[in-house]
Amino acid sequence: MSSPDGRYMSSSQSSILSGKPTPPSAVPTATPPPTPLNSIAYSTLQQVPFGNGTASRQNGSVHILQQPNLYYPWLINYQNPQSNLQLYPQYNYPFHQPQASQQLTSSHFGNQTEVLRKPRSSFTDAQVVLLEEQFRQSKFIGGSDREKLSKDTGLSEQQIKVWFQNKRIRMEKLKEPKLYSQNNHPFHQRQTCQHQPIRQSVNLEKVPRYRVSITNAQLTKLEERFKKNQYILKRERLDLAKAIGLLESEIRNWFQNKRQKLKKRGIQKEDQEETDVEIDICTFDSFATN
DNA sequence: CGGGACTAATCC
DNA sequence: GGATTAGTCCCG
Repeated sequence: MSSPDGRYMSSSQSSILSGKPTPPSAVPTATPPPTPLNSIAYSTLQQVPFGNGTASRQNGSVHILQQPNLYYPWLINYQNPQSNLQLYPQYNYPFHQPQASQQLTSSHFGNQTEVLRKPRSSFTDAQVVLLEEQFRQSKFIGGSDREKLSKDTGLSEQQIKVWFQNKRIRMEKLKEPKLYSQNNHPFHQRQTCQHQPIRQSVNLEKVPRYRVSITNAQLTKLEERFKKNQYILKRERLDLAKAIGLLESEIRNWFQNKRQKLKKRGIQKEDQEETDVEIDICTFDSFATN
């Protein structure tokens, strides 16, 4: 059910893709998915491939045309542009160096460089079981193994590749020393049952989640640091973790959530302002006609 | 329901 | 491989 983006492109179909902006390799054994819309900005989105059709952008909304296209396979499952096709702002990494292509295109629509992003899907327990099983055999997957796992799970090979990438990194993170704070730390206020993995995806046992409560003293320090710079690199994260008695991961999560919250609130505010303007116009119109 | 944690997907 | 985003989960 939750694997809508699984089946979309057979390796035989990928040969059709030659002559396009980012054609995948012609080698059938290693068929990398097409380069996602990572550096495609608005100007190139005037006609973006969309499943078995083509999406075009007009006056801020995306329209679906009916020409066949196989470039952005996940979109085939999201035929309804209103509900599923979204334009997301381009990433703004702390030390991101914009590519030439991005700089070229970003001026077309002001500074609003936006890209399409695949709607996030969540894998079923059954799918994760198979993925974990394969991961236990080998940390890397490719070739026929990946093809088979794709068939078994109903996930695309791209999704499987990404899952393995993320899984390897998750495993590495688990190996990192945990730097638990000492009990006599001035900021220390730690419950006993924290840092249990929330969901043991290996055996799919749902381990109860324990919430970490960040103390006011810690919050003050975090806010203070966030005001200076919304991004914090690993080195400083470790120092701060030690200084205020949190884990590095807790600080990382806090900064991530904080940025997310800020952005969300900001967007909500913008929307509010826009509707405010509309309301103003409406009231003015009704006033003028009276 | 706010917010800390997890994770699929993206970008380098 | 690592950092990050954004959608989601779920505890208090």
